[in-house]
Amino acid sequence: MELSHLTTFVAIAREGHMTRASQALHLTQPALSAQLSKLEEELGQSLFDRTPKGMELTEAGRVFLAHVEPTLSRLAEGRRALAELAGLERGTLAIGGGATATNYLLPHLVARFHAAHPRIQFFVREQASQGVIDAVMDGELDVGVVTTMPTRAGVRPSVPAPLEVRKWAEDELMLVVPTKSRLYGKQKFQWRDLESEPLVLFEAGSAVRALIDSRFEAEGIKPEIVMELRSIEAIKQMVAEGIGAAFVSRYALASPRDGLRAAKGPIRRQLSVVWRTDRTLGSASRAFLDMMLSHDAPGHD
Amino acid sequence: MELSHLTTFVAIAREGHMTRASQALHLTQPALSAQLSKLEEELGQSLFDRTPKGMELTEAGRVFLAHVEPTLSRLAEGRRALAELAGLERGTLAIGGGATATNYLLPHLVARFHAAHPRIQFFVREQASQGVIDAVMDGELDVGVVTTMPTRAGVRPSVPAPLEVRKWAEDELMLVVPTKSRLYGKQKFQWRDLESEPLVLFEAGSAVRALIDSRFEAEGIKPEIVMELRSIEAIKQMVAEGIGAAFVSRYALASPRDGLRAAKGPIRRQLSVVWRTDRTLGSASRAFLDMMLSHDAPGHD
DNA sequence: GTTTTCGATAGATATTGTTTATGGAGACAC
DNA sequence: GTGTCTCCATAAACAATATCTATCGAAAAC
Repeated sequence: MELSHLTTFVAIAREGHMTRASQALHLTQPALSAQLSKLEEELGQSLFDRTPKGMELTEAGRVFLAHVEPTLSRLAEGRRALAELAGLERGTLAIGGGATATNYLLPHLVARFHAAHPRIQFFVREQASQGVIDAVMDGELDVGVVTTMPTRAGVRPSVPAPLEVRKWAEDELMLVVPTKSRLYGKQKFQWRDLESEPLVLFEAGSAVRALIDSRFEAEGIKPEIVMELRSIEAIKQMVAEGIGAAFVSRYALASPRDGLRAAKGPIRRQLSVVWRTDRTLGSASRAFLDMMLSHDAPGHD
Repeated sequence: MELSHLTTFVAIAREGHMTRASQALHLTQPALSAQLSKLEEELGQSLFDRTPKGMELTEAGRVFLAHVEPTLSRLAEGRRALAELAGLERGTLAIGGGATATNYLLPHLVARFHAAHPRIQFFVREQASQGVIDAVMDGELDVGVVTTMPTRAGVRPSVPAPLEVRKWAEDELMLVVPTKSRLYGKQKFQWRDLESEPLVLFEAGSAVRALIDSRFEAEGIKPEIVMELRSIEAIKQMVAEGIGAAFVSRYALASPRDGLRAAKGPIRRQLSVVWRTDRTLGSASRAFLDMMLSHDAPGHD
């Protein structure tokens, strides 16, 4: 039994005439006759009654048809899926996220994806979480990475309905201090240590900054903020220059040794992926998203 | 693309080696190589990475496999369904006939058949002879039971050409009378006895009724018809209520003692089976028909 | 370095499918 | 009836395609 036999069978069933089906298939009538005979022989029963007016399905034929049609359409679906995959040779992919994601987490993934699909064009945009959500809603971004907070009932950030949010990476903010700091070289710090440390922080309005501020408030600390910056690398640079200490994502550290953990009450956050579920993702975006979600999130180390 | 290509593809994916798959399929390795190449060419992308250790599915391969496996199993399901059909494990059987057949003759047979093949679905329909013939012609019924008359040259009722008619049961109409009738308790009756008996008859237009009417005419009798009904059971009920006498099939009598035979010129009829010879009967219908025809027809007692 | 394991390739052969041409059976019109 | 039309089945020639045997090349294992 081969697929050609099945398509022939379906064609005859659909047309009701072998002759007409043969025209539809661009074959001659004897060819169909032979194919059908072969199929019937293999199945051990006739699928059609040959009437003077054409071909009429037998009970067996009806039963078989009911199985063959889904079979063929399932296969067609597979081919379509492959064609879409092949379409990855020409798609575009717009992804946005905060500084941590765009600078430290995405590059590796993007590189891998690029290696697999060299002709996909990437747009990576750094933006604050709310901006990312808006951009995803507006269709400017296919996929976004945003900061979310762990909650008892799982991840439940406030995002518009058509957005799907999926936890992706676990992050913790680490303290980096200048060499001249008395904390330098330690592995942990106490929150009250920060009263005497000038701080270089991510600019107000960002999600990370909100986390830091609220933690300070919770700990009853009044920090001395000497500078606000937007770029993580710039912040690290400032720390290196001795301007002050700073909080950065652990992903931003070359080595875990470079940062201090809070002895108590570390600032944890989650990075989550968001996308619209009510729009069909381009195959490139879909593939990239699948890659992000299927491979172990970078936070599980 | 043919099924063999797909099974080859699945086999290679399952085994992880082309060579091993070729052994499993009882083909040579070059054959598989060629098949796979063809498939990959048709799909426009490679399904496996050729590693020194064997064949490893590409992303496209995984996607395609996820569609091909259900495809093949769906087809296998279809073949199984057909095998079940042939094996009488499944199927449908539509049979129709007049009141006598459907109420008194078929139930026993249907029950027997059902016991042997529990998963066959039955459709039994009560209908007048002409309706049965039409339904069989239209394919609504697989098998029909109709009233036919014995003729000198065997059974030759007026039915369309592609119908085969086979005598099945001999029937005779028996007179049942109310207890108050002066005929009550007798075994025979004369036609002129009926002049003074009110009659409850099967409704006009039916084959039995035609038999009865023509017999009255032949005997020169003018019967007093007080009621016409469609249901044999209802007719018997009316007789029990004393409304009048009635003719019913001998098969409708619990005991032969319950009915009176005509002393002269009894009304005999035959019940015959009809089916289309130019259509393939489903195996269930075929088997049922064989059962009807092979076992002694109920009339030969 | 040698051997083993794996898939790809080439050419011969076998199988299978398709075509052209023809036949036969039922339906339909006259 | 008789001829004609519309079906599908069949036969034989031909074309396409799959498979086989034999061999090669590359990477890994010993």
